[in-house]
Amino acid sequence: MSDTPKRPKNQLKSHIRAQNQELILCTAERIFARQGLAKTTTQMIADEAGLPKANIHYYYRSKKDLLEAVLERILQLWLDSVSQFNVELGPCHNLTRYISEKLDQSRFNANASKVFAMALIGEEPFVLDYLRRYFVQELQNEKTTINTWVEQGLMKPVSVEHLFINIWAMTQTYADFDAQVKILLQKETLEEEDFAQAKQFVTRMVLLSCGIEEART
Amino acid sequence: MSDTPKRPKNQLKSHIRAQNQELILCTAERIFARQGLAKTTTQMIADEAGLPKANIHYYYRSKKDLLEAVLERILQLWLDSVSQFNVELGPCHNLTRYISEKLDQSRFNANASKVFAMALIGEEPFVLDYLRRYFVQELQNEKTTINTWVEQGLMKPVSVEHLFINIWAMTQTYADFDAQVKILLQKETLEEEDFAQAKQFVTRMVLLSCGIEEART
DNA sequence: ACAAAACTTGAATATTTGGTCAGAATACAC
DNA sequence: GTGTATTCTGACCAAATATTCAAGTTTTGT
Repeated sequence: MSDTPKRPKNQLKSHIRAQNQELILCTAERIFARQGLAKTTTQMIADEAGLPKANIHYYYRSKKDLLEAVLERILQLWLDSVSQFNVELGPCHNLTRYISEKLDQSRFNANASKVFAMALIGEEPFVLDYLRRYFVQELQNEKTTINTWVEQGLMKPVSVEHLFINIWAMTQTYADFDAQVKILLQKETLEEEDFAQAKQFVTRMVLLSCGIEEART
Repeated sequence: MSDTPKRPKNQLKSHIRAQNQELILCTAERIFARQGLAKTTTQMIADEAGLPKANIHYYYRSKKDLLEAVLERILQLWLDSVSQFNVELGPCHNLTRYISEKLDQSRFNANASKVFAMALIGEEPFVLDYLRRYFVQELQNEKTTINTWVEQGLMKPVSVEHLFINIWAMTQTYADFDAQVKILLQKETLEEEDFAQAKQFVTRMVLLSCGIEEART
């Protein structure tokens, strides 16, 4: 585990180390998303990062270490990037913003989203542990908030678990399965416009199912 | 392409051949789902099928051939197993049944569903070609039917593409990402009851978004 | 300026894995 | 029962790939 050379505790990673690790992680994420987790070779990552292969192994002892580093980065991003619910602003505003942010996140981190999806389907223990540790709590918070709104009569009672399972399914499908989406929409690439429509569509479904009047924006 | 030994044209595959191919395909599907497409080795398949590795290669020239055979099987299943829309029965009945069938299909063919998902994320050309050839037409049919219903005032106008993209996303998420679902629902295994709730939840969302009154069943 | 720590890298090694093959075993048609 | 077609299988091979290493180079602290 101590692949980090020892150094004074208060000192951060060296400039070079931080920079190279960042380069390697970004490159690896991109290639993992393109090629799948197992099909990706360290050589590909090395080539695309412009480093010799041995240098990759200097920073990440093994391919497994590297994959876990990539996954950790992604999971952190997932947890951090979407803002918490704000009870006072009510369900309509919060859900609309949540869906919008989730869709943007998937869109702008499509590689990360795909790697996450593949790891999840493959039931990578690392990812499952992470979900157990952090996401369950996250969902609890949201559950509490939503129950407050229900008690205040701001929305109908719904199964919060199923609500979020489906919000995640819908918001990630446009990134994870973009190949399918492109074929069905008969487009070469997905444009701003397509994501705007998706946003509107998903938001409408969710708000209606919660018995919330749609806000005109 | 002629990995089939020559035989009289009117004769079907030998009993042995059919049986072994079935065994290999089922085993391969299961392992592909568990391990991912690239991480799966022919040795694993051989071991789990109880055959020597060379025997796998007797029936499937290469690993690619085997994967394609597995995928073809899955895609055929996907196309066949869900009944077509019946215009006369109206949107409520049809959509309810469609969602129910899709969810059952994912549930009872979870391995197939996962392999399909992985191939799609990995943008396997074989799968994309198949989608282009058959699914686009499929969607066209459904689009026509739905437009008829809209004209008859039986439902609100919706983007059929986005509607189906999201129905597929929701109905498959319970099979593809069952590990995640289990963690969030805090269950060891997903029961009949969970799928019933999912069915109800998704159906409600879809019907409401189409402006259809929910049928009491 | 010096030494120690950190970094780089070409080459070598060990392992995994898809694929081949030739001959043995079995099923099948007559 | 005999001969042919089919199936089975252990042993082997070649290519791909992760990982190691040791000798260099650069950076950093003092």
